[in-house]
Amino acid sequence: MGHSQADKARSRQRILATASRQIREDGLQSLSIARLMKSANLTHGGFYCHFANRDVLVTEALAEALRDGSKSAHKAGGDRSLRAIARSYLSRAHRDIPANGCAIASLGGEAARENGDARAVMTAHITRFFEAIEEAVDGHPAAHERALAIVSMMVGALTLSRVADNAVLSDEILRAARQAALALGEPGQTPAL
Amino acid sequence: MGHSQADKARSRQRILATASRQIREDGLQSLSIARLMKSANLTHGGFYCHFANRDVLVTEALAEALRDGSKSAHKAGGDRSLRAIARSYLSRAHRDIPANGCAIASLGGEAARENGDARAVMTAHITRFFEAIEEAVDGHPAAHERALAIVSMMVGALTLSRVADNAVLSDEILRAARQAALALGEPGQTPAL
DNA sequence: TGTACATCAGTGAACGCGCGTTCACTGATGTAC
DNA sequence: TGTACATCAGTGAACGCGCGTTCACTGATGTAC
Repeated sequence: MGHSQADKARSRQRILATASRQIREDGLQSLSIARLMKSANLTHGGFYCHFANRDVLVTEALAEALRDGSKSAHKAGGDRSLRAIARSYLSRAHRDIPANGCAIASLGGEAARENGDARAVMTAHITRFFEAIEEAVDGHPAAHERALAIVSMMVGALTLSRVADNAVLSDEILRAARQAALALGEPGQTPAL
Repeated sequence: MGHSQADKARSRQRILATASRQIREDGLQSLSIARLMKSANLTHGGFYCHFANRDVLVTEALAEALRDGSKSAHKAGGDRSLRAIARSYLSRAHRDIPANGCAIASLGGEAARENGDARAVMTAHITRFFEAIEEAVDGHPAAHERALAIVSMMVGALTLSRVADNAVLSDEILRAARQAALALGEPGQTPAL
């Protein structure tokens, strides 16, 4: 039962990493301090050595989840093209393992109901996602608007593909969104925008 | 304290209508039987005259919410064009009053975590939404794929616009999605699909 | 380097609370005669 | 039409449970001398 300063920092990080996976898997509301601490190999009382209360934890865990999950949007080894991002984001792997994936898709609905820090944290991450896509379609007319639409579609498609309790439909949604994302990213082909 | 058969049917409908608004406002998990029954002017014990348990209620309330909310997708007086649907669905009014709106957008993330009836009920409604949009872009090449992409974008944009704690960004998302939906619905302009 | 001591991460029992569910009861409904 | 009675929607007290939070305690850490 060591508790050096380094141990404390490691414990805190372990709690946050575990929480960030649990909220993406089960939602913000399902996060229970007792269960979380057990998963992190600690007892529930120790929680308050690291966080003032549950609300603070939820906000920090959400920030951690968003950070961790944003890798899913461009984990394709530095390839920041729209094609690479869409491929990775709208993959079966991403759909099937929400605990490792984008927290905007898994927790957007719940975050919209929060007031305060949690919502601000997610808004900041959404903005960063917009910017990443805007860079990927840079130079095209109305790149900003295109980026907003493409991100909306990717987040919506991932969510709907997870709801669909029918593998064929679920795969169709991902494929259609991948193609439409590329179409929206190719300027000559959608002069209306 | 009358309790004729007609009264019972009216009570049940009142409970469901109240629950369908509460889940869209606060989420599936926040629905509390005691609070719900109070909102419906009844006491908590009476709940079990109408539903076997909380799970059954949640599934039925979700179905009711999806039914009620689908009006938002085409409440524009029978105009089932893509333009009319996108205008109505991606309006500020729809964004600002989730309790009356589309349950796919407000509860999609939570429904994806459910196993069983609730998920099946939402999948069925998503399919109907796809079909409505497919009809609106009917005759165009790849109408089915376009419909999947357009619905994904509308649901995603509404969700993101509700997360955004910044009115300018939130409005931008809605506007960009409205325009992109129309662009995706105009066949000549996206030959790639 | 060795010793005494303050700090504090982590433990686990205890708390009050709201939850879903049960149940004995009430009294209007609606049917049988 | 009038009366006796079974039904059952709705009431409200009670239950066991998991929750977030508190707190007295433990013992390794790390500092002062």
